[in-house]
Amino acid sequence: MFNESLYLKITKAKPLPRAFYKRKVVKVAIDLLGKILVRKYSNKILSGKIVEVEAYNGVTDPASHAYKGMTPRNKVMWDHPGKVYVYTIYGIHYCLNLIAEPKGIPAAVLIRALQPIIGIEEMIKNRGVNDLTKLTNGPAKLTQALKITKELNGIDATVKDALYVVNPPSKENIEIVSSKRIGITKGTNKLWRFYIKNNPFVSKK
DNA sequence: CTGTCGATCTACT
DNA sequence: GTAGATCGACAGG
Repeated sequence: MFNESLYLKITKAKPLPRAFYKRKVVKVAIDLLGKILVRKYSNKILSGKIVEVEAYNGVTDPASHAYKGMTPRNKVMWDHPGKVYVYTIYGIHYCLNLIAEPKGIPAAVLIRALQPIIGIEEMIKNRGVNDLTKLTNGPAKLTQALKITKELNGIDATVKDALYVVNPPSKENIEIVSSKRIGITKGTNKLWRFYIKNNPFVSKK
């Protein structure tokens, strides 16, 4: 049930450095697939593998929150790469993004789905859902499962704090699929949604 | 100040 | 397949 070796590897791993995020947002998005998201709160560790993402480029992309300029909500997108951007959607849900590109260039990667790894019991409790494949297979589901709220907006994911990303404990070959982004009305032509092929924890086909 | 709407999810038909 | 939840962010006046 509980894999101690895996737990130790993940909890001892260092967060990905800022240089990882300081690149083209599409590359960062693709490279985040297969990485491990770690969430810590009140002595609990919750963790999952990133299996689905979307890229948002504030400069050229009408679907991005940053497209029309800086506002109180989106200002973290202009901050250092590796920062965390959390916003409320539809009044009831949160979505998690990681900032990419050099400071001053607004761009973000939306984390759309995880494969649960550590703290599954806690995630089930947070979600009130038993089905593992429905635990974190959507942007607002994973924030609920990992207790990610707007309190985390603006924190730095390159330090080992409440939320960060690490390399997977062992390398595995993954096949990546790109497709149209989901749930947007503008910029729908770009194929900036990426997910791991045949992974059952991806939100949709 | 007011009206509109959203990078979603769940429940119900 | 579709409706309802539920509210903050934002644009416009």
